[in-house]
Amino acid sequence: MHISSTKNGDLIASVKTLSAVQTEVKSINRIALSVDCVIFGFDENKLKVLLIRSDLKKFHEKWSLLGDLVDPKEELDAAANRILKQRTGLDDVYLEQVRTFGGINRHPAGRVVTVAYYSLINIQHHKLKILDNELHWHDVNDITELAFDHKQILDISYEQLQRRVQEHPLAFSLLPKKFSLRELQNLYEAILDTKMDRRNFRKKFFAMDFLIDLNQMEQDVPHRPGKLYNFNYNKYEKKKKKWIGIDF
Amino acid sequence: MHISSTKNGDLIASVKTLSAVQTEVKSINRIALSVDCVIFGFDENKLKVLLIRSDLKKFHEKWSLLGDLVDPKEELDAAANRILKQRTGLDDVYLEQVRTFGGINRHPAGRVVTVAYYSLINIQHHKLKILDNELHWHDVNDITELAFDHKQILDISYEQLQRRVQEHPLAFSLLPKKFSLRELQNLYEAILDTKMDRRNFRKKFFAMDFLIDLNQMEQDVPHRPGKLYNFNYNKYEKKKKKWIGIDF
DNA sequence: ATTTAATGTGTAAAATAAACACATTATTGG
DNA sequence: CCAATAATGTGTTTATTTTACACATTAAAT
Repeated sequence: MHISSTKNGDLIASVKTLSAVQTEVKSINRIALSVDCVIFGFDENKLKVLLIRSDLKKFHEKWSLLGDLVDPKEELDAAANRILKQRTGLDDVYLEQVRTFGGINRHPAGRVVTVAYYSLINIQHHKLKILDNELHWHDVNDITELAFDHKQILDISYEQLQRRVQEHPLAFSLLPKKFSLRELQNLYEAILDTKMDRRNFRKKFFAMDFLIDLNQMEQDVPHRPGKLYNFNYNKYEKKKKKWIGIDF
Repeated sequence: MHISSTKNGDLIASVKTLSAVQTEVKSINRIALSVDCVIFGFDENKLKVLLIRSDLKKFHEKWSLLGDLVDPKEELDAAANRILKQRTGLDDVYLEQVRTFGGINRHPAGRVVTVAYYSLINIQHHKLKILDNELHWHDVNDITELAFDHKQILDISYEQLQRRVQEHPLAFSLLPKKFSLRELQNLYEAILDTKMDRRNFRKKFFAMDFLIDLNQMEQDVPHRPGKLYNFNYNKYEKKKKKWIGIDF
């Protein structure tokens, strides 16, 4: 016995049927599912995204996100991690689902629904992996178009990154383990596309308690070197605000 | 010619193949896709969610979200809207994707990846539709378990609602067109599960410019009636903050 | 030794959030 | 009709957070 979705029929029936019997979904109702990864990096004080060249004729010379089909026996997160591992060689990577894009004609190969993830990696840590010139780190703010609906996916992922980075200490994944406050500020300025006051920025981060002063200095900088810090995630605890601000 | 995903193989190959040729994805790589709707309502000063009784043996007596399979020719948003229309009779409803849940064993019928949506509706507007006692409005805070992974979906949707409601004026969808400030505050207190100061709350909302004083009073209340207001979405414009707050 | 280009630091003003109390109004019940 | 009740409606003060702003210090380069 098979289960079918009833697009215009009675929902109760189909829900009950789907729930009621432990059986397979009809093949005709299945859809190709892919994962696309928006891999952010940070280099030369710019926020970058890792893209692969599309050689599809229709998208000639366009770049696209890194994606692959999800295996029916594979977790979604596992699929995203697999792509990251294959692409960057990195295993322990900040990874977060953005949302799912399901436009009917978004992919020329037919109906392919894709789950977007973004991840934050330190470019230095896998620099050697990109020998392939099909892959390239692009400045996020220079990208005007991509293959398929990937520009839209990038835009929404970038917006989500900007929001999340202000609420959670994720951005540190983009930096080397030891970093100066200037590097940290450059990172935030790149992500949020804004300039900040240095004194206020430092005040803010010192007030939080998870920057560890390493008592080391930057090396090989052509000016007075800054102190180096470490990020200690263990010290981070989400604040609980008394007043729930309503702000729109 | 078909395209296959190569779970452990070379990603470049599979991506290129998927991009390169306009052809169908192999049937074996397709996955059942469903949409589950977390339909929020507001009644008796409580935040409610609309649930359907699951009659699956394994989930005997458990409640579940309203969902259905996505038709391969159907947009994701369209599928969610279809469920809402069938369930509540309402067409113009606030609807937002939450995220996708793809656990391998989340559904007893096999691999079913589900895209969660939440929506906000005014319970009064479709009260007559729920004659079916398979459907019931539950207090969100009373729910301890649901069928499948629906409790997790509910929790994450609820968290997203709480976040969004503080940044965008969505909550008005849950109220009648005319409402008093007390009703508005009760709503926010229910959603955010907190108590607020009445004077500060009023100050906050009057400072924004989209509450229209209707010069009407509440009727049939057993106390001094409050003024009635209207929400004017047109007057809402997202503020642009100078300083990008980093707050975690 | 001088120049250069950055780091490092404190304070005051402005804006926002939070705490707080009393008079007013319509309804209800005696 | 009058008193009691239960809500609405309103302003000010304090605390906290955000913002703006300037000068001395340090190491490297010349």
